[in-house]
Amino acid sequence: MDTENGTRWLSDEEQRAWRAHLDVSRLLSHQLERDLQPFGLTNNDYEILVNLSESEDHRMRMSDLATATLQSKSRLSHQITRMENAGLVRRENCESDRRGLYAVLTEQGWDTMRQVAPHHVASVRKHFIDLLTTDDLKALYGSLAPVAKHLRSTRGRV
Amino acid sequence: MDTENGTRWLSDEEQRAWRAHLDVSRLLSHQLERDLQPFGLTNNDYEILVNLSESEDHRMRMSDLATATLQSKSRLSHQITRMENAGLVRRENCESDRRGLYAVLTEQGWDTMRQVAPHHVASVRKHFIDLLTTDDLKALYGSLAPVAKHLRSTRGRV
DNA sequence: CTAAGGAAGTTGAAATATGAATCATTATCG
DNA sequence: CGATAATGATTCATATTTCAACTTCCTTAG
Repeated sequence: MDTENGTRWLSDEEQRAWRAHLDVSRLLSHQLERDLQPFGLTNNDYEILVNLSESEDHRMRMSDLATATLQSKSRLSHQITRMENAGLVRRENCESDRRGLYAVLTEQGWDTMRQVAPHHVASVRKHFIDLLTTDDLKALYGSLAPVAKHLRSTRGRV
Repeated sequence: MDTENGTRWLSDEEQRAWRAHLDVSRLLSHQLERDLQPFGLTNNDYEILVNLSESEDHRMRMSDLATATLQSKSRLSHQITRMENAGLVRRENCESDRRGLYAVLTEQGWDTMRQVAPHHVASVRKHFIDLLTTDDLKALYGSLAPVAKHLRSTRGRV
């Protein structure tokens, strides 16, 4: 209890950390987006490509992809439609569950991925990773992983 | 140089830290948004309110507000229009520069802020701050503040 | 087997975001 | 001073996101 009404306001130290996280999170996402722009991709596009690239047969069920990328089904559906129009992915029916669909990386999508990935990694390094020490990174992971876990579990309700 | 083409891919440790940051950043923003929903506010709305609340005379020039909240002028303009319709802020002309406008907190906006802030802080605590130790927070700030600084300086070009 | 309910995905309309063009005013400079 | 550039902000068009409604197929209890 800090003040009259019982609200525990943030201390200066807490404020600073919180704002830093917030700022980095937004500035970084903008910067990465900008760095992807020359390739005609958005962060969302890229994330889809990464997920598909890393998957068995370069394919994922729409639902799983939605979960993995933290998007709503609807949003993902639109997103995939756009990427389909751009030739990066295609939809394929699912044998085992005829309601289901796979999003599948096309040849062109895979090529794009191989071409863009190095630039993206460079961008992540330049604007984040390489600005931190190994200890920083360890500490960061140690701090944030539990938070992520908490948030994932809290997700969907509360 | 790690591989054939000279790309320095991320090590496992780097990957983990990077993904953790990414995940927290998005999950948290969703969670905070959800916690604001009962009050009819979005994260963006709230951030505007915070900025205005903390400013001299509860007012800020549009440009400054745009910079402070990392939004484009266009986006901020729309945002303020919406908040104006909701009765949270109003626009006022600027004497010294007749091109300029102030966004000003209304009484209702200020009341809203006072009512919502405690809940928002509680939410930030519950989903972030209170999951971290004091040392975590110090380290976080130490790591991220320079990154934020870098990103702010890089911003607008490169 | 079948009806009820749930899960996978899509769709369309409304809300919000982005980017370029525009308008009015102020700054600058020869 | 007057022309030109730059600033502050909005607007219009387009793209993306959101939300609710809907379709199809699957699951399960009776």
